[in-house]
Amino acid sequence: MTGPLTTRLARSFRLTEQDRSRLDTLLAQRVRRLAGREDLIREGERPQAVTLVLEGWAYRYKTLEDGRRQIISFLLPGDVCDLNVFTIRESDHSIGAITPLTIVEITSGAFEDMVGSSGTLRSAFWWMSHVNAAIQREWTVNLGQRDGYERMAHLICELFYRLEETGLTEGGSFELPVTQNEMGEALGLSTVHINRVLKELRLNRLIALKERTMSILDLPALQRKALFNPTYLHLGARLAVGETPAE
Amino acid sequence: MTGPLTTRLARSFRLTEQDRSRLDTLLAQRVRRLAGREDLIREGERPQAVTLVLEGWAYRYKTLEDGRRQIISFLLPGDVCDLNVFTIRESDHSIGAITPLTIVEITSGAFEDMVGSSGTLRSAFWWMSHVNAAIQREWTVNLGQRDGYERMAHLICELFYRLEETGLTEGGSFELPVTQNEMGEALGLSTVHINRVLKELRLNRLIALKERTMSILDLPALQRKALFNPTYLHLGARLAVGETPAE
DNA sequence: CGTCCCCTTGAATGAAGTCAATACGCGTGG
DNA sequence: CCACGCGTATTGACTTCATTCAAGGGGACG
Repeated sequence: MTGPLTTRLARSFRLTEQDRSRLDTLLAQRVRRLAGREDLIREGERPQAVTLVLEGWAYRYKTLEDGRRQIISFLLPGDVCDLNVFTIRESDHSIGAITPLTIVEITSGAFEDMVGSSGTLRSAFWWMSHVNAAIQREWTVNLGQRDGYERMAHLICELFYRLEETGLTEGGSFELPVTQNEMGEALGLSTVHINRVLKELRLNRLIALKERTMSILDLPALQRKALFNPTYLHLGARLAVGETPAE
Repeated sequence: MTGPLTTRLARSFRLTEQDRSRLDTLLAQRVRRLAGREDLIREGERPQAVTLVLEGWAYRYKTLEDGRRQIISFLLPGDVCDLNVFTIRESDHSIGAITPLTIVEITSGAFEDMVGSSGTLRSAFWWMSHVNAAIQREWTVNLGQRDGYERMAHLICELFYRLEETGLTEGGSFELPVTQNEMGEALGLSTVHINRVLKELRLNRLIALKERTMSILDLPALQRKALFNPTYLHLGARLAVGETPAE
Protein backbone atom coordinates (compact mmCIF):
# COMPACT_ATOMS: atom_id res chain seq x y z
CA MET A 1 0.00 0.00 0.00
CA THR A 2 2.26 2.77 -1.27
CA GLY A 3 0.86 6.26 -1.18
CA PRO A 4 0.00 8.41 -4.18
CA LEU A 5 3.28 10.29 -4.10
CA THR A 6 5.41 7.17 -4.16
CA THR A 7 3.22 5.65 -6.84
CA ARG A 8 3.60 8.74 -8.91
CA LEU A 9 7.34 9.09 -8.50
CA ALA A 10 7.93 5.41 -9.13
CA ARG A 11 6.33 5.81 -12.53
CA SER A 12 8.87 8.39 -13.57
CA PHE A 13 11.95 7.61 -11.53
CA ARG A 14 13.86 4.51 -10.58
CA LEU A 15 13.58 4.66 -6.84
CA THR A 16 15.94 2.51 -4.82
CA GLU A 17 14.72 0.80 -1.68
CA GLN A 18 16.58 3.46 0.22
CA ASP A 19 14.77 6.21 -1.64
CA ARG A 20 11.46 4.63 -0.82
CA SER A 21 12.22 4.32 2.85
CA ARG A 22 13.48 7.91 2.95
CA LEU A 23 10.21 8.98 1.40
CA ASP A 24 8.22 6.85 3.80
CA THR A 25 9.83 8.30 6.90
CA LEU A 26 9.38 11.78 5.51
CA LEU A 27 5.71 11.14 4.83
CA ALA A 28 5.17 9.82 8.34
CA GLN A 29 6.34 13.01 10.04
CA ARG A 30 4.05 15.89 10.88
CA VAL A 31 0.92 14.55 9.34
CA ARG A 32 -1.99 16.96 9.59
CA ARG A 33 -5.66 16.46 8.92
CA LEU A 34 -8.04 19.18 7.87
CA ALA A 35 -11.77 19.30 7.42
CA GLY A 36 -13.32 20.08 4.04
CA ARG A 37 -13.46 23.75 3.07
CA GLU A 38 -10.90 24.65 5.72
CA ASP A 39 -8.01 26.91 4.78
CA LEU A 40 -4.51 25.53 4.90
CA ILE A 41 -2.64 28.73 4.20
CA ARG A 42 -4.07 32.16 3.86
CA GLU A 43 -2.90 35.03 1.71
CA GLY A 44 -0.54 37.24 3.66
CA GLU A 45 0.61 34.52 6.02
CA ARG A 46 4.16 33.40 6.22
CA PRO A 47 4.69 29.98 4.65
CA GLN A 48 6.17 27.60 7.17
CA ALA A 49 6.80 24.36 5.36
CA VAL A 50 6.78 22.44 2.14
CA THR A 51 3.37 20.82 2.07
CA LEU A 52 2.54 17.48 0.52
CA VAL A 53 -0.97 16.23 -0.14
CA LEU A 54 -1.54 12.61 0.84
CA GLU A 55 -5.31 12.33 0.63
CA GLY A 56 -8.08 14.58 -0.57
CA TRP A 57 -8.35 17.59 -2.85
CA ALA A 58 -7.41 21.20 -2.24
CA TYR A 59 -7.16 24.34 -4.30
CA ARG A 60 -5.09 27.44 -4.48
CA TYR A 61 -7.12 30.59 -4.90
CA LYS A 62 -6.90 34.34 -4.88
CA THR A 63 -9.62 36.79 -3.99
CA LEU A 64 -9.87 40.24 -5.51
CA GLU A 65 -10.81 43.20 -3.36
CA ASP A 66 -14.32 43.28 -4.74
CA GLY A 67 -14.92 39.65 -3.87
CA ARG A 68 -14.31 37.92 -7.18
CA ARG A 69 -12.42 34.71 -6.63
CA GLN A 70 -10.20 32.71 -8.97
CA ILE A 71 -9.18 29.15 -8.31
CA ILE A 72 -5.61 29.00 -9.53
CA SER A 73 -4.98 25.29 -9.41
CA PHE A 74 -6.16 22.04 -7.94
CA LEU A 75 -3.94 20.09 -5.57
CA LEU A 76 -4.51 16.37 -5.84
CA PRO A 77 -3.14 13.47 -3.79
CA GLY A 78 0.57 13.20 -4.46
CA ASP A 79 0.99 16.90 -5.19
CA VAL A 80 3.52 19.17 -3.55
CA CYS A 81 3.13 22.84 -2.85
CA ASP A 82 6.01 25.14 -3.59
CA LEU A 83 9.45 23.89 -2.77
CA ASN A 84 11.74 26.31 -1.02
CA VAL A 85 8.93 28.65 -0.10
CA PHE A 86 11.24 29.90 2.58
CA THR A 87 12.55 32.66 0.37
CA ILE A 88 9.13 34.28 0.45
CA ARG A 89 8.01 36.52 3.24
CA GLU A 90 4.28 36.29 2.77
CA SER A 91 2.11 34.07 0.66
CA ASP A 92 0.39 35.80 -2.26
CA HIS A 93 -2.52 33.37 -2.33
CA SER A 94 -4.53 31.01 -0.16
CA ILE A 95 -4.84 27.27 -0.17
CA GLY A 96 -8.07 25.69 0.91
CA ALA A 97 -9.21 22.12 1.42
CA ILE A 98 -12.00 20.93 -0.83
CA THR A 99 -12.52 17.56 0.81
CA PRO A 100 -11.20 16.44 4.19
CA LEU A 101 -7.48 16.50 3.68
CA THR A 102 -4.43 14.65 4.89
CA ILE A 103 -1.18 16.49 4.39
CA VAL A 104 2.42 16.30 5.50
CA GLU A 105 4.39 19.37 6.40
CA ILE A 106 8.07 19.14 5.69
CA THR A 107 10.41 21.50 7.41
CA SER A 108 13.15 23.27 5.57
CA GLY A 109 15.78 21.09 7.24
CA ALA A 110 14.09 17.75 6.60
CA PHE A 111 13.58 18.70 2.98
CA GLU A 112 17.21 19.71 2.55
CA ASP A 113 18.33 16.46 4.11
CA MET A 114 16.24 14.41 1.77
CA VAL A 115 17.25 16.07 -1.47
CA GLY A 116 20.83 16.13 -0.21
CA SER A 117 20.90 12.40 0.43
CA SER A 118 19.42 11.19 -2.83
CA GLY A 119 19.98 12.61 -6.28
CA THR A 120 16.99 10.72 -7.59
CA LEU A 121 14.68 12.22 -5.02
CA ARG A 122 16.11 15.63 -5.71
CA SER A 123 15.38 15.22 -9.41
CA ALA A 124 11.96 13.88 -8.57
CA PHE A 125 10.99 16.91 -6.52
CA TRP A 126 12.34 19.28 -9.14
CA TRP A 127 10.39 17.48 -11.71
CA MET A 128 7.19 17.85 -9.71
CA SER A 129 7.91 21.51 -9.29
CA HIS A 130 8.33 21.90 -13.04
CA VAL A 131 5.15 20.02 -13.74
CA ASN A 132 3.29 22.40 -11.44
CA ALA A 133 4.68 25.34 -13.36
CA ALA A 134 3.75 23.72 -16.66
CA ILE A 135 0.20 23.14 -15.45
CA GLN A 136 -0.06 26.75 -14.43
CA ARG A 137 1.10 27.79 -17.89
CA GLU A 138 -1.45 25.54 -19.50
CA TRP A 139 -4.18 27.12 -17.38
CA THR A 140 -3.11 30.45 -18.79
CA VAL A 141 -3.57 29.04 -22.28
CA ASN A 142 -6.86 27.50 -21.29
CA LEU A 143 -8.32 30.72 -19.95
CA GLY A 144 -6.86 32.86 -22.69
CA GLN A 145 -7.63 30.87 -25.80
CA ARG A 146 -10.33 28.29 -25.30
CA ASP A 147 -14.05 28.92 -25.10
CA GLY A 148 -16.20 27.57 -22.29
CA TYR A 149 -16.88 24.20 -23.83
CA GLU A 150 -13.23 23.58 -24.68
CA ARG A 151 -12.09 24.83 -21.31
CA MET A 152 -14.25 22.41 -19.43
CA ALA A 153 -13.23 19.55 -21.69
CA HIS A 154 -9.61 20.43 -21.11
CA LEU A 155 -9.96 20.54 -17.34
CA ILE A 156 -11.61 17.13 -17.37
CA CYS A 157 -8.78 15.69 -19.44
CA GLU A 158 -6.16 17.19 -17.18
CA LEU A 159 -7.76 15.92 -14.01
CA PHE A 160 -8.15 12.49 -15.52
CA TYR A 161 -4.49 12.20 -16.50
CA ARG A 162 -3.27 13.55 -13.20
CA LEU A 163 -5.46 11.24 -11.17
CA GLU A 164 -4.59 8.31 -13.37
CA GLU A 165 -0.94 8.84 -12.51
CA THR A 166 -1.60 8.09 -8.86
CA GLY A 167 -4.07 5.32 -9.49
CA LEU A 168 -7.13 7.32 -8.51
CA THR A 169 -9.24 6.55 -11.54
CA GLU A 170 -11.44 3.56 -12.20
CA GLY A 171 -11.69 2.91 -15.88
CA GLY A 172 -12.66 6.23 -17.30
CA SER A 173 -14.18 7.50 -14.07
CA PHE A 174 -13.05 9.51 -11.11
CA GLU A 175 -14.47 11.29 -8.12
CA LEU A 176 -14.85 15.01 -8.75
CA PRO A 177 -15.53 16.62 -5.36
CA VAL A 178 -16.02 20.09 -6.77
CA THR A 179 -19.22 22.08 -7.11
CA GLN A 180 -20.21 23.69 -10.39
CA ASN A 181 -19.70 27.04 -8.75
CA GLU A 182 -16.10 26.12 -7.99
CA MET A 183 -15.56 24.85 -11.51
CA GLY A 184 -16.70 28.25 -12.63
CA GLU A 185 -14.19 29.94 -10.38
CA ALA A 186 -11.47 27.74 -11.81
CA LEU A 187 -12.42 28.25 -15.44
CA GLY A 188 -13.38 31.89 -15.30
CA LEU A 189 -17.01 31.14 -16.19
CA SER A 190 -20.28 31.74 -14.40
CA THR A 191 -21.95 28.89 -12.58
CA VAL A 192 -24.85 29.00 -14.99
CA HIS A 193 -22.58 28.65 -17.96
CA ILE A 194 -20.70 25.75 -16.37
CA ASN A 195 -24.01 24.01 -16.07
CA ARG A 196 -24.85 24.55 -19.71
CA VAL A 197 -21.43 23.42 -20.88
CA LEU A 198 -21.67 20.25 -18.84
CA LYS A 199 -25.09 19.64 -20.29
CA GLU A 200 -23.70 19.94 -23.78
CA LEU A 201 -20.82 17.60 -23.02
CA ARG A 202 -23.37 15.09 -21.77
CA LEU A 203 -25.57 15.55 -24.81
CA ASN A 204 -22.58 14.91 -27.03
CA ARG A 205 -21.97 11.71 -25.10
CA LEU A 206 -18.45 12.71 -24.15
CA ILE A 207 -19.00 12.49 -20.42
CA ALA A 208 -21.46 11.36 -17.79
CA LEU A 209 -21.54 13.16 -14.49
CA LYS A 210 -23.68 12.41 -11.54
CA GLU A 211 -23.26 12.53 -7.82
CA ARG A 212 -19.76 13.81 -8.07
CA THR A 213 -18.57 10.98 -10.27
CA MET A 214 -17.15 12.04 -13.60
CA SER A 215 -17.12 9.38 -16.29
CA ILE A 216 -15.35 9.98 -19.54
CA LEU A 217 -17.25 8.18 -22.26
CA ASP A 218 -14.99 8.98 -25.17
CA LEU A 219 -11.54 10.18 -24.19
CA PRO A 220 -10.12 10.60 -27.70
CA ALA A 221 -13.10 12.71 -28.74
CA LEU A 222 -12.93 14.72 -25.55
CA GLN A 223 -9.25 15.41 -26.06
CA ARG A 224 -9.90 16.47 -29.63
CA LYS A 225 -12.59 18.92 -28.60
CA ALA A 226 -10.36 20.24 -25.81
CA LEU A 227 -7.30 20.54 -28.03
CA PHE A 228 -5.68 18.63 -25.21
CA ASN A 229 -2.06 17.64 -25.53
CA PRO A 230 -0.74 15.87 -22.43
CA THR A 231 2.89 16.74 -23.08
CA TYR A 232 2.83 19.48 -20.49
CA LEU A 233 2.13 16.98 -17.74
CA HIS A 234 5.52 15.39 -18.45
CA LEU A 235 4.23 11.97 -17.55
CA GLY A 236 6.50 8.99 -17.19
CA ALA A 237 9.78 10.85 -17.29
CA ARG A 238 11.64 7.76 -16.08
CA LEU A 239 14.86 9.39 -15.05
CA ALA A 240 17.30 8.36 -12.38
CA VAL A 241 20.16 10.19 -10.83
CA GLY A 242 23.08 10.81 -13.12
CA GLU A 243 21.12 9.91 -16.20
CA THR A 244 20.81 12.54 -18.84
CA PRO A 245 17.22 13.02 -19.88
CA ALA A 246 18.13 11.89 -23.39
CA GLU A 247 17.20 8.24 -23.73
CA MET B 1 27.34 49.71 -14.71
CA THR B 2 25.81 46.66 -13.11
CA GLY B 3 23.39 44.65 -15.20
CA PRO B 4 19.67 44.33 -14.61
CA LEU B 5 19.99 41.04 -12.79
CA THR B 6 22.51 42.31 -10.28
CA THR B 7 20.52 45.50 -9.80
CA ARG B 8 17.44 43.49 -9.14
CA LEU B 9 19.02 41.02 -6.76
CA ALA B 10 20.85 43.75 -4.87
CA ARG B 11 17.48 45.31 -4.06
CA SER B 12 16.30 42.21 -2.31
CA PHE B 13 19.44 40.51 -1.07
CA ARG B 14 22.59 41.62 0.65
CA LEU B 15 25.14 40.55 -1.90
CA THR B 16 28.74 40.34 -0.79
CA GLU B 17 31.52 41.44 -3.10
CA GLN B 18 32.19 37.78 -3.68
CA ASP B 19 28.58 37.18 -4.66
CA ARG B 20 28.76 40.01 -7.14
CA SER B 21 31.92 38.74 -8.74
CA ARG B 22 30.51 35.22 -8.90
CA LEU B 23 27.49 36.64 -10.68
CA ASP B 24 29.64 38.69 -13.00
CA THR B 25 31.76 35.77 -14.13
CA LEU B 26 28.63 33.70 -14.62
CA LEU B 27 27.03 36.43 -16.72
CA ALA B 28 30.13 36.73 -18.89
CA GLN B 29 30.08 33.10 -20.00
CA ARG B 30 28.22 31.85 -23.02
CA VAL B 31 26.57 35.09 -24.00
CA ARG B 32 24.29 34.73 -27.00
CA ARG B 33 22.62 37.34 -29.14
CA LEU B 34 19.38 36.83 -31.02
CA ALA B 35 17.51 38.93 -33.52
CA GLY B 36 14.00 40.16 -32.80
CA ARG B 37 11.19 37.64 -33.39
CA GLU B 38 13.67 34.77 -33.39
CA ASP B 39 12.88 31.67 -31.34
CA LEU B 40 15.12 30.79 -28.44
CA ILE B 41 13.59 27.48 -27.57
CA ARG B 42 10.87 25.67 -29.39
CA GLU B 43 8.17 23.41 -28.04
CA GLY B 44 9.32 19.80 -28.15
CA GLU B 45 13.00 20.61 -27.95
CA ARG B 46 15.19 19.47 -25.13
CA PRO B 47 16.12 22.32 -22.79
CA GLN B 48 19.87 22.62 -22.59
CA ALA B 49 20.58 25.34 -20.07
CA VAL B 50 19.27 27.78 -17.56
CA THR B 51 18.76 30.95 -19.54
CA LEU B 52 19.12 34.47 -18.24
CA VAL B 53 17.94 37.57 -20.06
CA LEU B 54 20.43 40.42 -20.03
CA GLU B 55 18.94 42.79 -22.59
CA GLY B 56 15.72 42.91 -24.53
CA TRP B 57 12.29 41.37 -24.21
CA ALA B 58 11.11 37.85 -24.93
CA TYR B 59 7.97 35.85 -24.39
CA ARG B 60 6.94 32.33 -23.67
CA TYR B 61 4.09 31.12 -25.81
CA LYS B 62 2.11 28.07 -26.75
CA THR B 63 0.34 27.37 -29.99
CA LEU B 64 -2.79 25.26 -30.25
CA GLU B 65 -3.22 22.83 -33.11
CA ASP B 66 -5.66 25.11 -34.86
CA GLY B 67 -3.25 28.03 -34.79
CA ARG B 68 -4.49 30.01 -31.81
CA ARG B 69 -1.56 31.31 -29.83
CA GLN B 70 -1.29 32.33 -26.20
CA ILE B 71 1.56 34.36 -24.82
CA ILE B 72 2.15 32.87 -21.41
CA SER B 73 4.55 35.39 -19.94
CA PHE B 74 6.95 38.15 -20.77
CA LEU B 75 10.64 37.77 -20.03
CA LEU B 76 12.28 41.08 -19.20
CA PRO B 77 15.92 41.99 -18.61
CA GLY B 78 17.06 40.37 -15.40
CA ASP B 79 14.64 37.48 -15.73
CA VAL B 80 15.62 33.88 -15.50
CA CYS B 81 13.96 30.96 -17.26
CA ASP B 82 13.25 27.77 -15.38
CA LEU B 83 15.91 26.59 -12.99
CA ASN B 84 16.75 22.94 -13.09
CA VAL B 85 15.04 22.39 -16.39
CA PHE B 86 17.24 19.37 -16.71
CA THR B 87 14.60 17.12 -15.21
CA ILE B 88 12.42 17.74 -18.23
CA ARG B 89 12.77 15.79 -21.42
CA GLU B 90 11.09 18.17 -23.79
CA SER B 91 9.90 21.71 -23.43
CA ASP B 92 6.13 22.15 -23.42
CA HIS B 93 6.27 25.67 -24.81
CA SER B 94 8.36 27.99 -26.94
CA ILE B 95 10.31 31.08 -26.07
CA GLY B 96 10.69 33.79 -28.66
CA ALA B 97 12.58 37.06 -28.77
CA ILE B 98 10.48 40.19 -29.10
CA THR B 99 13.33 42.63 -29.53
CA PRO B 100 16.95 41.79 -30.29
CA LEU B 101 18.01 39.84 -27.26
CA THR B 102 21.14 39.25 -25.23
CA ILE B 103 21.04 36.18 -23.06
CA VAL B 104 23.38 34.02 -21.04
CA GLU B 105 23.14 30.27 -21.03
CA ILE B 106 24.20 28.63 -17.83
CA THR B 107 25.08 24.98 -17.84
CA SER B 108 23.84 22.62 -15.21
CA GLY B 109 27.30 22.41 -13.68
CA ALA B 110 28.00 26.12 -13.54
CA PHE B 111 24.64 26.71 -11.97
CA GLU B 112 25.18 24.05 -9.33
CA ASP B 113 28.57 25.51 -8.52
CA MET B 114 27.16 28.96 -8.04
CA VAL B 115 24.26 28.04 -5.79
CA GLY B 116 26.56 25.66 -3.95
CA SER B 117 29.11 28.34 -3.22
CA SER B 118 26.80 31.07 -1.96
CA GLY B 119 23.72 30.65 0.17
CA THR B 120 22.60 34.15 -0.69
CA LEU B 121 22.76 33.49 -4.39
CA ARG B 122 20.93 30.26 -3.91
CA SER B 123 18.15 32.05 -2.06
CA ALA B 124 18.15 34.75 -4.70
CA PHE B 125 17.62 32.31 -7.54
CA TRP B 126 14.90 30.46 -5.64
CA TRP B 127 13.23 33.70 -4.96
CA MET B 128 13.23 34.58 -8.66
CA SER B 129 11.80 31.21 -9.43
CA HIS B 130 9.00 31.77 -6.93
CA VAL B 131 8.27 35.19 -8.31
CA ASN B 132 7.92 33.67 -11.77
CA ALA B 133 5.44 31.17 -10.41
CA ALA B 134 3.54 33.91 -8.62
CA ILE B 135 3.35 35.97 -11.80
CA GLN B 136 2.00 32.98 -13.66
CA ARG B 137 -0.66 32.53 -11.01
CA GLU B 138 -1.60 36.18 -11.22
CA TRP B 139 -2.01 35.82 -14.98
CA THR B 140 -4.46 33.04 -14.30
CA VAL B 141 -6.42 35.41 -12.09
CA ASN B 142 -6.14 38.14 -14.66
CA LEU B 143 -7.52 36.02 -17.48
CA GLY B 144 -10.12 34.33 -15.34
CA GLN B 145 -11.62 37.22 -13.43
CA ARG B 146 -10.89 40.57 -14.99
CA ASP B 147 -12.58 42.09 -18.01
CA GLY B 148 -10.62 43.50 -20.92
CA TYR B 149 -10.17 46.95 -19.51
CA GLU B 150 -8.99 45.71 -16.13
CA ARG B 151 -6.76 43.11 -17.73
CA MET B 152 -4.90 45.64 -19.78
CA ALA B 153 -4.57 47.98 -16.80
CA HIS B 154 -3.21 45.12 -14.76
CA LEU B 155 -0.65 44.15 -17.36
CA ILE B 156 0.58 47.72 -17.58
CA CYS B 157 0.97 47.92 -13.81
CA GLU B 158 2.84 44.62 -13.70
CA LEU B 159 5.24 45.58 -16.46
CA PHE B 160 5.87 48.92 -14.82
CA TYR B 161 6.74 47.41 -11.45
CA ARG B 162 8.91 44.74 -12.97
CA LEU B 163 10.82 47.15 -15.16
CA GLU B 164 11.15 49.60 -12.31
CA GLU B 165 12.92 46.92 -10.32
CA THR B 166 15.77 46.82 -12.82
CA GLY B 167 15.83 50.54 -13.44
CA LEU B 168 14.25 50.37 -16.87
CA THR B 169 11.61 53.01 -16.35
CA GLU B 170 11.92 56.75 -16.70
CA GLY B 171 9.49 58.47 -14.44
CA GLY B 172 6.19 56.81 -15.25
CA SER B 173 7.27 55.72 -18.71
CA PHE B 174 8.79 52.67 -20.28
CA GLU B 175 9.44 51.17 -23.66
CA LEU B 176 6.78 48.67 -24.64
CA PRO B 177 8.10 46.80 -27.68
CA VAL B 178 4.96 44.76 -28.17
CA THR B 179 2.34 45.07 -30.88
CA GLN B 180 -1.35 45.31 -30.09
CA ASN B 181 -1.77 41.92 -31.65
CA GLU B 182 0.72 40.44 -29.21
CA MET B 183 -0.96 42.17 -26.29
CA GLY B 184 -4.11 40.47 -27.42
CA GLU B 185 -2.39 37.10 -27.45
CA ALA B 186 -1.14 37.75 -23.93
CA LEU B 187 -4.48 38.92 -22.54
CA GLY B 188 -6.76 36.55 -24.40
CA LEU B 189 -8.44 39.39 -26.31
CA SER B 190 -8.75 40.20 -29.99
CA THR B 191 -6.50 42.84 -31.51
CA VAL B 192 -9.48 45.03 -32.19
CA HIS B 193 -10.57 44.88 -28.59
CA ILE B 194 -7.07 45.69 -27.35
CA ASN B 195 -7.21 48.80 -29.47
CA ARG B 196 -10.52 49.85 -27.99
CA VAL B 197 -9.39 49.21 -24.45
CA LEU B 198 -6.23 51.25 -24.96
CA LYS B 199 -8.32 54.02 -26.39
CA GLU B 200 -10.52 54.02 -23.33
CA LEU B 201 -7.50 54.07 -21.00
CA ARG B 202 -6.23 57.07 -22.92
CA LEU B 203 -9.60 58.80 -22.79
CA ASN B 204 -9.67 58.30 -19.06
CA ARG B 205 -6.23 59.92 -18.88
CA LEU B 206 -4.69 56.93 -17.17
CA ILE B 207 -2.05 56.30 -19.81
CA ALA B 208 -0.48 57.78 -22.88
CA LEU B 209 0.93 55.45 -25.49
CA LYS B 210 2.65 56.35 -28.68
CA GLU B 211 5.50 54.96 -30.68
CA ARG B 212 6.02 52.09 -28.32
CA THR B 213 6.42 54.30 -25.27
CA MET B 214 3.95 53.67 -22.51
CA SER B 215 3.44 56.51 -20.06
CA ILE B 216 1.42 56.01 -16.94
CA LEU B 217 -0.33 59.26 -16.15
CA ASP B 218 -2.01 58.22 -12.92
CA LEU B 219 -0.58 55.10 -11.34
CA PRO B 220 -2.84 55.02 -8.25
CA ALA B 221 -5.94 55.31 -10.40
CA LEU B 222 -4.63 52.70 -12.83
CA GLN B 223 -3.94 50.29 -10.00
CA ARG B 224 -7.39 50.86 -8.59
CA LYS B 225 -9.05 50.11 -11.91
CA ALA B 226 -6.85 47.05 -12.38
CA LEU B 227 -7.43 45.78 -8.84
CA PHE B 228 -3.67 45.54 -8.85
CA ASN B 229 -1.92 44.44 -5.69
CA PRO B 230 1.86 44.20 -6.12
CA THR B 231 2.34 41.71 -3.29
CA TYR B 232 2.70 38.84 -5.73
CA LEU B 233 5.84 40.39 -7.19
CA HIS B 234 7.53 39.99 -3.81
CA LEU B 235 9.57 43.10 -4.32
CA GLY B 236 12.37 44.08 -1.99
CA ALA B 237 12.58 40.86 -0.06
CA ARG B 238 15.92 41.87 1.45
CA LEU B 239 17.08 38.52 2.69
CA ALA B 240 20.56 37.22 3.13
CA VAL B 241 21.85 33.75 3.73
CA GLY B 242 21.00 32.31 7.09
CA GLU B 243 18.40 34.93 7.80
CA THR B 244 14.92 33.75 8.42
CA PRO B 245 12.43 35.68 6.33
CA ALA B 246 10.84 36.99 9.50
CA GLU B 247 12.21 40.44 10.18
C1' DC C 1 -40.67 21.39 8.23
C1' DG C 2 -38.11 25.20 6.95
C1' DT C 3 -33.54 26.66 5.38
C1' DC C 4 -29.64 26.44 2.70
C1' DC C 5 -26.85 24.86 -0.91
C1' DC C 6 -26.56 22.86 -5.25
C1' DC C 7 -28.24 21.95 -9.79
C1' DT C 8 -31.12 23.26 -13.75
C1' DT C 9 -33.38 26.03 -17.22
C1' DG C 10 -35.49 30.28 -19.75
C1' DA C 11 -35.20 35.08 -21.14
C1' DA C 12 -32.92 39.44 -21.44
C1' DT C 13 -28.60 41.86 -21.49
C1' DG C 14 -23.86 42.83 -22.25
C1' DA C 15 -18.89 42.19 -23.29
C1' DA C 16 -15.98 40.86 -26.69
C1' DG C 17 -15.32 38.76 -31.34
C1' DT C 18 -15.65 38.95 -36.36
C1' DC C 19 -15.87 41.28 -40.59
C1' DA C 20 -14.70 45.07 -43.19
C1' DA C 21 -12.79 49.37 -44.55
C1' DT C 22 -9.37 53.04 -43.97
C1' DA C 23 -5.03 55.08 -42.69
C1' DC C 24 -0.16 55.31 -41.81
C1' DG C 25 4.79 54.29 -41.94
C1' DC C 26 8.42 51.63 -43.89
C1' DG C 27 11.14 49.10 -46.99
C1' DT C 28 11.96 47.45 -51.58
C1' DG C 29 12.25 47.13 -56.21
C1' DG C 30 10.83 48.97 -60.75
C1' DC D 1 11.57 58.85 -57.17
C1' DC D 2 7.35 56.70 -56.83
C1' DA D 3 4.41 52.57 -56.62
C1' DC D 4 3.42 48.74 -54.28
C1' DG D 5 3.06 45.56 -50.57
C1' DC D 6 3.08 44.60 -45.80
C1' DG D 7 2.48 45.02 -41.02
C1' DT D 8 0.32 47.87 -37.63
C1' DA D 9 -3.21 50.85 -35.81
C1' DT D 10 -7.95 52.59 -35.88
C1' DT D 11 -12.92 52.69 -36.19
C1' DG D 12 -17.90 51.26 -37.44
C1' DA D 13 -21.50 47.66 -37.88
C1' DC D 14 -23.07 43.27 -36.82
C1' DT D 15 -22.90 38.81 -34.42
C1' DT D 16 -22.02 35.59 -30.80
C1' DC D 17 -20.63 33.79 -26.55
C1' DA D 18 -21.27 34.28 -21.91
C1' DT D 19 -23.36 36.86 -18.00
C1' DT D 20 -27.09 38.31 -15.25
C1' DC D 21 -31.58 37.91 -13.52
C1' DA D 22 -35.10 35.02 -12.20
C1' DA D 23 -37.47 31.00 -10.89
C1' DG D 24 -38.05 26.15 -9.60
C1' DG D 25 -36.57 21.44 -7.96
C1' DG D 26 -34.07 18.32 -5.00
C1' DG D 27 -31.37 16.72 -1.16
C1' DA D 28 -29.09 17.41 3.50
C1' DC D 29 -29.42 18.99 7.97
C1' DG D 30 -30.98 21.24 12.16
